[in-house]
Amino acid sequence: MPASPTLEDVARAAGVSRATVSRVINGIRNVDPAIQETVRQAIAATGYVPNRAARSLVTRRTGSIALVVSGAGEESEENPFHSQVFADPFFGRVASGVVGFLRPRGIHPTLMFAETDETRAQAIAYLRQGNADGAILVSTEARDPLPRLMVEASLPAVLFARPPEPIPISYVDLAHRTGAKLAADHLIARGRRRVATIAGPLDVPAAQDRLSGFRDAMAAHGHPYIPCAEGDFTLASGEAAMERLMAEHPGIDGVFIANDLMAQGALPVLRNHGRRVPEDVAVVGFDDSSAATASRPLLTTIRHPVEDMAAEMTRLLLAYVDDPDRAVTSVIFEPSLVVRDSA
Amino acid sequence: MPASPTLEDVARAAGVSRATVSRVINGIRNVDPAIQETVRQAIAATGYVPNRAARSLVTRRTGSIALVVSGAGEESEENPFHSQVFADPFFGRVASGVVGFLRPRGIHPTLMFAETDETRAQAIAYLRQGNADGAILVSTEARDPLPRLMVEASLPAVLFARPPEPIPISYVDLAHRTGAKLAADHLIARGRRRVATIAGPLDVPAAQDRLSGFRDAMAAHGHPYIPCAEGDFTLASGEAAMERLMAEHPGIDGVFIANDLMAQGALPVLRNHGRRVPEDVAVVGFDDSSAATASRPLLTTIRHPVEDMAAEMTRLLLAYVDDPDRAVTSVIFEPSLVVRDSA
DNA sequence: CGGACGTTGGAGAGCGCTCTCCAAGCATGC
DNA sequence: GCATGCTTGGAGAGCGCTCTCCAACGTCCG
Repeated sequence: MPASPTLEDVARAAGVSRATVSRVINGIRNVDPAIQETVRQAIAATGYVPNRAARSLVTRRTGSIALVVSGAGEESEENPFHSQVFADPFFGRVASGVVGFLRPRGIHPTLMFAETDETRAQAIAYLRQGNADGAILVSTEARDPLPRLMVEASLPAVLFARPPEPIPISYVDLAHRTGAKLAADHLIARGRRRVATIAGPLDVPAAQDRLSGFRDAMAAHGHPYIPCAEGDFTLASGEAAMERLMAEHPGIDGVFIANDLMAQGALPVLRNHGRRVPEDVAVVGFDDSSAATASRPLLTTIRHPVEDMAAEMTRLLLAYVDDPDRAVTSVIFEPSLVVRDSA
Repeated sequence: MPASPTLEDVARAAGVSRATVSRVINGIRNVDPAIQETVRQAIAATGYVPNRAARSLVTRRTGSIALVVSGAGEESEENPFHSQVFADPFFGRVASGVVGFLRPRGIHPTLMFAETDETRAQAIAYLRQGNADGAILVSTEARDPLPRLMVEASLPAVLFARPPEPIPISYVDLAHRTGAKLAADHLIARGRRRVATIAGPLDVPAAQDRLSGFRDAMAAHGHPYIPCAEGDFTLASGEAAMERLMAEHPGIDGVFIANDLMAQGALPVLRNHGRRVPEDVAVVGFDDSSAATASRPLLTTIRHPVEDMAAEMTRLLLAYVDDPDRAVTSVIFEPSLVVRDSA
């Protein structure tokens, strides 16, 4: 790399002082328009690019943020944690929302993974080193210690989904119970009366809410007993859960499945058992992820505006970075019903 | 954020000079073991974390690298470029490979997108600012100008897949023609004689190679004419291509599909036309991506070791950063056949 | 026992930038 | 005509770190 021109070089070329060039670049205070123009030409002529390290050394800001994925860490040599994360369309949607918000602002996120105590400590140290001004946190397991660690280190952070125990940290979440109610109402409206559900892992709050919300709504419709099979949000677990449901309750005519990926796994199982979807069994998924449109028939599902939520998290985080004393807030998004072919 | 302790603070606490503490931290030169121990205790006591900006200001190294996704840019408000990228499991595999290699080394990649001339210029400027020491480049379109721009700016970079025109840049690629031959040999071995193919977008070299490699191999088996429908590597395009194939060549008994995602789209089409897979029509995909195991039946496919290739790219890049005068190299990986249920 | 040499720690000069002073220049008001 | 206040540019002090010198202190051999 050839030696880059510095502020000094630009100042010399423009015949002004370093300070003036700096003022022009940062648009601070009044600089005579004629001089401004001279400086701008000098910048173009020298091909000057400000050095980030020098700048952030004095401003104590990096102008970048971290996207931290923190999780359970049942990781193996051949199937490391990050590969599981990338396989799930959920993470891609979060990343997309974050990037969408950050890009127009010229900032690029740093991708981090933390799934063991050691890597969590590393992540905190990395942030404290000043590699990023704050972090977007996405936990894949319920009781992830990272949010608390962030708070303790007083690092600006925003969480996806409400933490199981209340801690003073901002988060963004979905009204899962409302979503589950939309699914229940739709199944009832479609005339279904023998309805079952496939739940997500019940240690995660979102899965609990979707199950209890669905059961409560069905009870309100006069159906107090709803059979349930538990999965873990993966395609294979949806397949297995559907098999169990078919074995134990062959007469069902509708099923609410706590995420689209499990629903995608469940659909072929229904077909293999000779059930037509939606004629014999209506299926409602959750999330409106890419799995919903990759399924055949197309999944009727509950829209989870993950991208918008991720963008909102990013907005909150930047506001925090700007003003660290800002009050902690949470934003709850409303789900909606997306009717396609499966119900 | 409370004022962080500096080297000076640690030095004072340990009763030595800044230089000595720096030497202990960077493990440079001989420092008396007793003093080393004292310094280490002082670091622990003060909770010292080195400031990255200050360090990289003097070393002219950031210790981080960028993962740049560069592409076509048919982007719309509701479906921005990055969302398309994240929807494809391919990118996730690259990211996973990069992260897998980088993480044990304590370095975290910065995620960047560039799909217009403007954002490409921004990306170059960002790198020149010293935000990253080099870049892993993944292009989603054939004639992406970014690799050339990187070379011109003499920024260390490694490319995924051979560029259409030769430029002096290191890259990692797959022997696509060999993979296509494996598919052809397998279909023949399974007794298929009326074989068709669904190709990828023919402006990308990999898609060309897979098609020509397949045709050449089939010709060698005495089948010079192979019907072909072109897709664009998306699930929906695979579905449409399969429909066309069924309409024009209803008698086929085998099909080689240039990636798993299109194959995932094609399978339900075959079923809707009353064809059993693999009994009536054998299907071979390509990539061995998550789509291969999400399909029913499970896809027989050609393994594309994307994660290993991404790790190799990262290894090459770090070697480059270490020694910028290193000669440009390319590494070609060999594919293998993965037999599952579809053929 | 003195000089050559190896080892180890300290001093201090920056890296490139921002930002606080300060001074100069000028308009304004009494 | 002079004090006052405002605008505008420059000087220079760091930000926290690395790394080159250099000095101090042994050690060893002739």
